[in-house]
Amino acid sequence: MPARSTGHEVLAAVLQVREDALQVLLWQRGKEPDSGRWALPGGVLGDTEDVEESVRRQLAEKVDVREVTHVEQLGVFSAPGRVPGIRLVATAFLGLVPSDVDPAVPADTAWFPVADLPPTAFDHAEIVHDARDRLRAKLSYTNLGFALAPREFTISALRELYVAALGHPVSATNLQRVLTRRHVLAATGETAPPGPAGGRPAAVFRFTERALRVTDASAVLRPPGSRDSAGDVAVRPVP
Amino acid sequence: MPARSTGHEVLAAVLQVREDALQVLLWQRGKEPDSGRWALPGGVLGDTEDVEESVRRQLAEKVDVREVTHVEQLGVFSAPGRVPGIRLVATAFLGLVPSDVDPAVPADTAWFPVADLPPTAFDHAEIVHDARDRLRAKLSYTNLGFALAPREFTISALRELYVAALGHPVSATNLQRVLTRRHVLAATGETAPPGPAGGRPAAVFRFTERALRVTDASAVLRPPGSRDSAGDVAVRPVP
DNA sequence: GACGTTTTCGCCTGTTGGTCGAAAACAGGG
DNA sequence: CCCTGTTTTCGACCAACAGGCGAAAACGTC
Repeated sequence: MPARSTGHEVLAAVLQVREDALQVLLWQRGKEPDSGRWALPGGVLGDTEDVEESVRRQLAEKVDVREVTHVEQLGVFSAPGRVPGIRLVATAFLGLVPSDVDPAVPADTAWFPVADLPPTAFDHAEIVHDARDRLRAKLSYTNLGFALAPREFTISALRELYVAALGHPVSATNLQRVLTRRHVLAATGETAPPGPAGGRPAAVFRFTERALRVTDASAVLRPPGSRDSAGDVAVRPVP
Repeated sequence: MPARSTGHEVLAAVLQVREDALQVLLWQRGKEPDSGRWALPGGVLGDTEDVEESVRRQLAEKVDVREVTHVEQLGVFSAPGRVPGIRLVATAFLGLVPSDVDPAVPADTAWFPVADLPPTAFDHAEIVHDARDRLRAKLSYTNLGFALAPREFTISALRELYVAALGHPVSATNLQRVLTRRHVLAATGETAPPGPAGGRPAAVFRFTERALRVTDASAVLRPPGSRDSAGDVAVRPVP
């Protein structure tokens, strides 16, 4: 059963927390099919690039988002009728943008809350929801939060990011303790000025170097003797 | 940059624990390129199927493995030169076979330990190692073990499966307690006869119904009040 | 200086996973 | 028939961890 002309495209669900909501970058199609509907950025895979290079190129071309801090493969979408007329297989990606940047985007491009999408083209709504689910799963058992956060931040700001991305309340106490025990958070020593109503100045934190590598560190059934393998971080004894 | 004739194939890394070692199913290529080298089963994506259907079809055609209990997407391999001569994008899958079956395979097909592969074709060795890593990661934070185990088994037999798959020692005590606390393991009430050297008869266990769905249940930073959400399992009070 | 606000820190609790050792249940040999 | 060796099972203990709560700290405003 030989396939005749199976095209391949790459698509990116770029997520960012904006205005306390998880949002996705979409552009409005101007041509048929699905003209007027909103689609994920992407395009056809080139001859001299792999899918990862391709999605980075397409993002840099079609929309101006060089601030994407994390890109990972979501999966392949290949239902025969997913795009009418032609056979087109898509490799979908999840992209993350820190909350403190506001990339310049073309006129036909806009951000939409993941929970309230406009009419979408093809199977792109399904891809967006897969991206959201992947993000939520990985936020809890990896250090992926760094890709959504600015370089420096307060605990309460980070908490709001997690709340928006996860969709459920998060305790600031636990968040700080969990992340510091994993040695992925470090205080910079500086403090942020309090808000208009006063209050104690918040300590400013930063993700540590080793946190920038996404590590699946919360594995259960570890090899014996690997407890608290903090890696390069020295555990200082209490004086 | 339009692509000219990007072909698409699916490949399956089918893993099984045999003779206390994690092994993978490979077949020996008879034609160039890479004639004589060992390759993953798979083939070209058909016009009327998606990649998941395709990999199941190819497995049923090329090798007789209908006993595959779990199939999941690994990722896309798309380096421009991964197959010499043509542009071929591959969607790789991870397949798992329980340890108690021995599928009939064609003459050119054989099992090899993942840790000691023969000369492999193209980038297939990389795919096999990705499959092994995925399995190891998921074994610890999901209930994926059921896909490697027979329908009924003793704890020590299950322990040997985990040791072979994970590559490091596993405590039988912990394994039983961890899995029973997750309500994925249940005793059948029967016992297996002891070995030639005697010993206490081992209790026979079975995976529960809800364990057959792979659930990412070990998430940290859970929503509040979701502790011990055992789902459909009733927690009986101690009398 | 009193009050409200926000952040931070310490304490307590329940759960989990790792380790160890004793007890249970069997086969075989003296 | 008891004793020993073997294998499994179970309970106890410990360390680590996440969740929850409330007090204390550090600010602004009135």
